[in-house]
Amino acid sequence: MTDHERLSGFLQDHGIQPSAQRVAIARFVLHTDRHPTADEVLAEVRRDFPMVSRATVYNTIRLFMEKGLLRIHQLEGGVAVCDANTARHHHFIDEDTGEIVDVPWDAVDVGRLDELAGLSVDSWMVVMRGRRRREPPSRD
Amino acid sequence: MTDHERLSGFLQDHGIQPSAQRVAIARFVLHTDRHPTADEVLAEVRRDFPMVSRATVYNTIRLFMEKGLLRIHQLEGGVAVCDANTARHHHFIDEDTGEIVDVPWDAVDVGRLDELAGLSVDSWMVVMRGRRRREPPSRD
DNA sequence: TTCCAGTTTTAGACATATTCTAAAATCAAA
DNA sequence: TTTGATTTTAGAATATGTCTAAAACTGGAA
Ligand SMILES: [Mn+2]
Ligand SMILES: [Mn+2]
Ligand SMILES: [Zn+2]
Ligand SMILES: [Zn+2]
Repeated sequence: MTDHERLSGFLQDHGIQPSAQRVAIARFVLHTDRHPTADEVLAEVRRDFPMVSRATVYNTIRLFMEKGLLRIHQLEGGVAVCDANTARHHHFIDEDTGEIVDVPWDAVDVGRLDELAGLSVDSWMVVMRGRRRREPPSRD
Repeated sequence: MTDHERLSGFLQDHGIQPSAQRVAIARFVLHTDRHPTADEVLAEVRRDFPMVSRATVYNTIRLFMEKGLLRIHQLEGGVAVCDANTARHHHFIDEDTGEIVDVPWDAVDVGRLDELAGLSVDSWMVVMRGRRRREPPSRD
């Protein structure tokens, strides 16, 4: 079974009529741990599929979001980014590079959100800022 | 002492040359617990000062930010909002109204940010989403 | 006071991100 | 094959924010 066939079936399983454009976009945006902007998706998809239009990329990203295949965040800079990680998690933003890094849900403790008077909290996320740290050399 | 004189001195104390426009913008944006967008600031300031320009509002908001009088957040919807609360705090977004509500720093526990491998966290904020809850009637 | 150099404001152009429109292309089903 | 619905497309439109260069203003020096 080809990669295209597998992705095609995956889209169908989620109620999305597959098309060549949608499969090409899915291949890039649903299998990355980066957080690409629509323009980055467009540029990447055009490498293999040069005639794809900007409108299709925006339409398809929104469709994938509506079908629950990705999330869209506005974390900074007036640009929306796609997030293929649909499980709950937190985000770290490298202030030098702008890179957005996923932080596992269980790696951070958040408490007492149920005690906020007058606010019914349905979901939450910790947004951290800082710099990536060089790992200290491991002495195995 | 008039309100204008007080604000004027406040701006001077922070290294900002006061002008009629800057005082009018400061009056609205530095004394609110809402989180207005630049366009909301423009509309509000124009009620008293109809000839103020959009460029001046953007320039002044940025100047106030550079001088530490407010912060700017990108919380959702591709619009930047002004935050006159410069102390550390968290944010709750009402998903029905879009309203942004400040949550005191000490009302939420956040832990283990220092244990994230490879990430040096300088600052963080919890972004919560949900609905405002009607207060239950207090039986005093 | 008047003058002047620096600062501030302004309208509008420009830039960027996203959505909308309406026609063309494609597709699925009969 | 026909056909009606869906999808894609180029480009226009909209939304948010920045830049430019000229005009207006300001605070001291003369
Ligand atoms: Mn804040
Ligand atoms: Mn935008
Ligand atoms: Zn993520
Ligand atoms: Zn706030």
